[in-house]
Amino acid sequence: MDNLLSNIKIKVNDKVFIKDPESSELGKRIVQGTIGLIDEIGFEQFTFKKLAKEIKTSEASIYRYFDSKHHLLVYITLWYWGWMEYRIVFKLMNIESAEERLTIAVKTLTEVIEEDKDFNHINKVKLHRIVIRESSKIYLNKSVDNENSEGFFLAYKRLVERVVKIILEINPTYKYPHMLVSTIIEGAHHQRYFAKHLPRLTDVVNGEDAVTTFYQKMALTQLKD
Amino acid sequence: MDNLLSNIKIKVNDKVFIKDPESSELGKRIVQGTIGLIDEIGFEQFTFKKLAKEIKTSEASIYRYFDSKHHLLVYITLWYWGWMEYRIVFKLMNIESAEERLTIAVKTLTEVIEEDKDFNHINKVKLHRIVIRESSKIYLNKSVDNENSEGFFLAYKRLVERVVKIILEINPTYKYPHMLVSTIIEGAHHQRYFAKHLPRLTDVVNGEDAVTTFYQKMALTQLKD
DNA sequence: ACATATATGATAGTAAAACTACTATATTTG
DNA sequence: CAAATATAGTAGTTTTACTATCATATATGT
Repeated sequence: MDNLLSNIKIKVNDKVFIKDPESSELGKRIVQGTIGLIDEIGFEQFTFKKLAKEIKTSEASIYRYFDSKHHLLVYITLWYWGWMEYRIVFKLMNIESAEERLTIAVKTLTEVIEEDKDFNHINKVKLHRIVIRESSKIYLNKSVDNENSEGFFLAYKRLVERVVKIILEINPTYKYPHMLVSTIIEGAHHQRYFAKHLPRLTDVVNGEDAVTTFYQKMALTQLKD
Repeated sequence: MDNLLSNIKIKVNDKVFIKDPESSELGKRIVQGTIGLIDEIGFEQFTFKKLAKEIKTSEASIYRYFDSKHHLLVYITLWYWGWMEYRIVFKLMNIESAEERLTIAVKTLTEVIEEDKDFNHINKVKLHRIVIRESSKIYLNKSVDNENSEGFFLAYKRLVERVVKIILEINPTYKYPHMLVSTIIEGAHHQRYFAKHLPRLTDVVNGEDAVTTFYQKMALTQLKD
C-alpha cells in the first residue's frame, strides 16, 4: 500500500469544518500542528492561540477553518476512523475465510500503529496516541445528540458495521455483534492507555502483544453462542 | 442493606479535596449540587459560578473545598468507586461458589442503578449517569501520572483487584484478569451511553438487560483458557 | 459569658481562553 | 488586469478559572 495512496484522500464529514483543511497549505499545517500540539500538551491545555504560534499563523486564520477546538478534535478523530476503515478494507482484500478476516480486522483495530509515509502531513503514531487519550471526548458530552444528527459519527458507525458483518457471516444469529465490536475498539484504546499510565489495570505479558491477543481471542470466542 | 448504612461513610483520598465536603453542611450541598448540575449541563459547561448560584453560596466558598472542577469530578468519581466496592463486598457475603460470585460482581458493576435512600445527599441515579459520561475524563488527560502518584486511582485499582481475585480463584493461570475486568467496567459504561445516544454502536435485545448479560457471559467464557 | 478560632459570605480583581470584527495585503483565477 | 479569495495583523468582548481581602456569623474552650 505504497504509491497508490498518494492519490486518495480520506473524506471527513464537511459539517465538521468551515473550510476544508485539505484544500490549502495552511489547512494542512493546522491539522499537522494540531496533532503535534495535542499529543504534546493534551486537549485541555491546547488552545488556538498556542497552535497559531506553533504554526506561525494567526488565531483568526484558524477560526476560518474550524469553529472551535472541539470541532478540530472531531475532525482528526473522524479522519482516523476513515483511515482505519480504509486500512481494514485493504487488508481484507482477497481473504475468503471469515474467521481469518475477523482476526485481521481485530488486529488492525487494536495493534500498535507504526509510522509510514502515506498522507505525509499526518503523523499516525501521534494521531493514534491522541485518539487513545482524547477521542472519546468527542461524544462524551452534551452536544452528542446534535452532532450525531449532523452525521458526525457516521464514519465510526460504518467502521463498526463493517466488522459486524464479518461476525454475522461467522454466526448469523449472534445477538451482540455491535456491542462486541465497540467493546473491542474502545477497550483496546483503554488498555493501551492503562499499560502506559495505570498498569495495575491491565496485564502485560512478555513476548506478545497482550492487547491484540486478548481482543482477538475475545472476538472469536464470544460469537460462538 | 438499609439502616446499618446510616453509620458508614465512603472514604475518599484526602488529597482530592482541600476540606472534606462530608465534614459540613455546605460541603454536602456542594457535592449534591455538583451531581445535579453536572448531570444536567455536562462537565464542560459546569462552572463553580453556576454551582454557587445553584446552591446559594459564593464561588470563593466552593474554592475552600476543591481546587478546581476537575478535583470535584475526581471526588465524586472516587466516591462512586468506593461505593461500588462496598456494594460488591456486601453482595458477595456468604456466597461460596466463585462462579456465582463472579456473576454477581459483574452484575453489580454493569447493572442499571436504582435510587435508594442510603447516603441521602447523593443521588445515585444521577451519579451513575455522570460516571458513565464523565468519569474517564479524570484520567484521560496529561495530569494522570502526577495524580496517580498521589494515589487518586487506588479506589479504582482496589475495585478491579477484588474482581481479579475471583477470576483467579476460578482459573489461577488465566493471563488477562485485569484486562478482562477493566474492559467490563469501562465497556459497560460505554454501552449504556451508546444505547442512549449512539444506538447503532450497540445491541438492544427485548426482555433482557443486554449489557449485563453480554458482560456476564464474557467474564465466564473468557477465563476458560 | 467572653475570647478566639473557624466557617462562610460578599466583593473585587487578574490572567487566560474562546471567540468576533475589522482592515490591510498578498495570491490566485477568470 | 480586475476581481475574488486567502491570509495576516490587530484589537476588542465575554466568560472562565482562579486569588485576595474583609466582614460577619457560628462554634468552641475556658
